[in-house]
Amino acid sequence: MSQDGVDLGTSLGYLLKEASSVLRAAMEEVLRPLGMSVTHYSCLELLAQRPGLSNSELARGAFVTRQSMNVLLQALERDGYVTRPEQAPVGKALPAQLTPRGRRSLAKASAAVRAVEVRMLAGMTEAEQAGAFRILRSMIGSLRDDGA
Amino acid sequence: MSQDGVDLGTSLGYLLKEASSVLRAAMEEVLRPLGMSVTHYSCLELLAQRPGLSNSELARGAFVTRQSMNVLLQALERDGYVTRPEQAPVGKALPAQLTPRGRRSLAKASAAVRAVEVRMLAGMTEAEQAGAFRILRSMIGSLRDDGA
DNA sequence: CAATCTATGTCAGAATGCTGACATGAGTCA
DNA sequence: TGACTCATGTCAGCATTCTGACATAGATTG
Repeated sequence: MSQDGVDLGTSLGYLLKEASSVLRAAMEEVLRPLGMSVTHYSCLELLAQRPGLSNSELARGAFVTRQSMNVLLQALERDGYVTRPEQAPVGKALPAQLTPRGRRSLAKASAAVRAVEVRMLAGMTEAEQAGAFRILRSMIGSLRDDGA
Repeated sequence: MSQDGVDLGTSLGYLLKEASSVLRAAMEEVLRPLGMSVTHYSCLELLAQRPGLSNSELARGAFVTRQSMNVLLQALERDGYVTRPEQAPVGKALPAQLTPRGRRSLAKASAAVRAVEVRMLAGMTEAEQAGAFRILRSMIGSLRDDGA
């Protein structure tokens, strides 16, 4: 076919998109019964591992804009899963924290998501997983470096 | 930390999401000057390689719902990038075709996207790319098989 | 043959995320 | 010090995608 075209059948980019799409669908499937979206879960997981993250930092970690994360955070705060101080201790960034309720909610979701990840890695050796890790890191680095 | 948790720093699922996010951003960046979204481009590319695909088939190929693809297809048809017969030759599926205008529009986009993919693969050997292909296929298969 | 199932195209409404914009706080630098 | 740059939180409007629903065409099955 075209020399400068993109053969979807052999394109790593296309495959990456497909894998991401399937993973997202699988996560949504197990999170829906818990009344949680992927972004919702990502936010809680990020806060569990790095307490005190600001809205903007959470947004970057969940790969959405800070505006989108702000909408989510306000809902999570209203429903008692997360707390933020009234005033910023420094600058304008408001460090967010999980409440006990947030931690309980996350526990179930985290187990469910872990099961999905285990399923995804089924049939892959340790070495292959390590290779996958390195390769994905390489792709991310290459795209980011020359991005700006 | 938690035994049943998901360590974002070492999670292949998280890394996959990150890679997909960065790739999408890179594609949007090069497609925006052409007035084209990623789904828009995907639709044209699919039609170039597999002429006669129906709306539902295009939706599956671009990883969106058929409703979303229908909205896009109607716009593409209105603007003269794509044609569909009035009546379905068989069943209800309407086979879509690129117009010359659609092909011209695709040519530029395809080259731009290919450049992004080349950039993404920079620094990876042939063997690593083959490994990446196999690994992504494995993940997709594992998630899909046990999905239902 | 009739009933059922599956897949398709399409319409309508809702949810989600994004872009644009503004004010504010902190660091930088001349 | 004062101007500038940058990051942040937040509001408003818009775009895109999704879910739900319906009618229809073909395949399957009893």
